[in-house]
Amino acid sequence: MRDSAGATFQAMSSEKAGAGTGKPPMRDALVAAAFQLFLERGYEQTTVDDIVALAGVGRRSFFRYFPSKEDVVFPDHERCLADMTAFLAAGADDAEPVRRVCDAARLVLRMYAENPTFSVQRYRLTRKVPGLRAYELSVVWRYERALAAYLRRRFAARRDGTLQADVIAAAVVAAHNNALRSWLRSDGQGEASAAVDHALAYVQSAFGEAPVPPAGERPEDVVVVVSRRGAPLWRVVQEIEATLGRS
Amino acid sequence: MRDSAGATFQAMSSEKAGAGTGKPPMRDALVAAAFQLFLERGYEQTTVDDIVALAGVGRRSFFRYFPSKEDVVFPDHERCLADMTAFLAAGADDAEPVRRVCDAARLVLRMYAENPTFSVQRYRLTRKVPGLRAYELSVVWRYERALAAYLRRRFAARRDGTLQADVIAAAVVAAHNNALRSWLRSDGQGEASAAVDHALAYVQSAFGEAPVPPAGERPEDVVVVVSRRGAPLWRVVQEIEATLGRS
DNA sequence: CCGAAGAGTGCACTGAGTGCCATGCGGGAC
DNA sequence: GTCCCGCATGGCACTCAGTGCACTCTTCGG
Repeated sequence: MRDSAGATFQAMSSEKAGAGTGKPPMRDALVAAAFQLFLERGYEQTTVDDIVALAGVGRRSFFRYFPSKEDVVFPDHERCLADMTAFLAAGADDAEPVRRVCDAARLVLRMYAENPTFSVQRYRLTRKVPGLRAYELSVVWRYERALAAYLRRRFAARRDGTLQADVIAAAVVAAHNNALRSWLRSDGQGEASAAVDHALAYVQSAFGEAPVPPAGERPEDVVVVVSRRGAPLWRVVQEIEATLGRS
Repeated sequence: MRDSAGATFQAMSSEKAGAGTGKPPMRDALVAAAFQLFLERGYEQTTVDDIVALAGVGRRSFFRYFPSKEDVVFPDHERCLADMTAFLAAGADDAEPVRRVCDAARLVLRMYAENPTFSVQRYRLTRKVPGLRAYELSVVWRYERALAAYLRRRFAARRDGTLQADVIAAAVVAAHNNALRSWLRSDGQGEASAAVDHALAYVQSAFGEAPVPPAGERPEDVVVVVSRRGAPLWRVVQEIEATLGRS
């Protein structure tokens, strides 16, 4: 780490500096150096040699910490994915699986919201650089597969369980990303969680077992259940019962 | 093109061999050579030099036809994406946008179904090779963005138009891929379109404007259950509007 | 016959990523 | 203390994808 860029990323490491296992000062130094260069000359105009030269470490060490040049742009997703997996495993018999995956998605939002300036900078980078966009897709894909795997387990007994699991996981990810990106586009202004809540409520209303517990404080007076044409009667009854809070 | 592998890919070019513009024998030769080598030694164990040596052309020519080594694995997606874009543009004022994007997704299925053996071989490749999986994600992402862009235009007047567009596009792609992959996993046995129809029907039933004109007889009635616990009428109407996704 | 355009080729170069080995450093065993 | 072991790092050489450039050869129009 050299100078100015360091301040931006202060809270990015998994541990608070100096506490816990206190693993890698070097890893953070590489991320800081990389972002400094990416922001001033662009991603593709920056070589790995440039980064390690600025960080003052050997080239070989870069690839020790990051399997590829792209990985340095997403230094915390590996941990977040582990968190999500653990969160889902902890809810293996949650009563409302769809709500559970929505909450899991909120973990990702929380990670972004922890470092708004860093997240916004990274967002601008990934928007411009096709290679990073592709890499981000593979990251998002792993989140989606984690959600889908959880839902597949929960829906194992349903008729089209895997289909529903895949579709709902994709919808949750899409809703989350829609809200996240609009928050990022606004430079991290405002409350990100509100937009995500709204987006996820839409998904829950489309698939949800508990259609829409609307605000958060007290149950609204009005409850509307819209059942699609052609839905089997038992499903409609189930919706009504769930909505009214009966067993 | 050298020998045995050619037969597998006979119908893959855009034109029927010899008719139409009859553009590129070389392009097809490269694809055939590449797949022959990929299948016998694996993707990563095959260098571009190996491919061009087998095809009997210069190395530089490979990169004239395919911007990257990965592109040779998906030689027809560019055309299919163009077809989809055109199909959506032609339905700019279709009465049922969700049905339209479902039909657009079926175009992709049709492309896969045109060459079952090729599709199955490619599927096995992309499953094993992480790099190809990542590349496929970026391809799928472009389809999804095309669908979402269409829906965004159609939903411009709705309140959460872009959110709904993104979520529905993601759901359609997920449903399509779920059915497609299960078909590919079964070595292309059976009728792919039936599984996709079923998967897309699920999405339409969750989001659909004309949810599911079920068997063939007459459309079911919409069931709307309103439970009001002392709410003013205007509030009920508001909820109904919101639930139905009207502006 | 000539000149322009385009398809194909060869060559040299950059830069990402890997394997291998040397070096330096701490800590524990003797 | 010394020796040894493990570990983090650095250096080097190599492979291979991808690019820019210049050259050839063919084709086609005048």
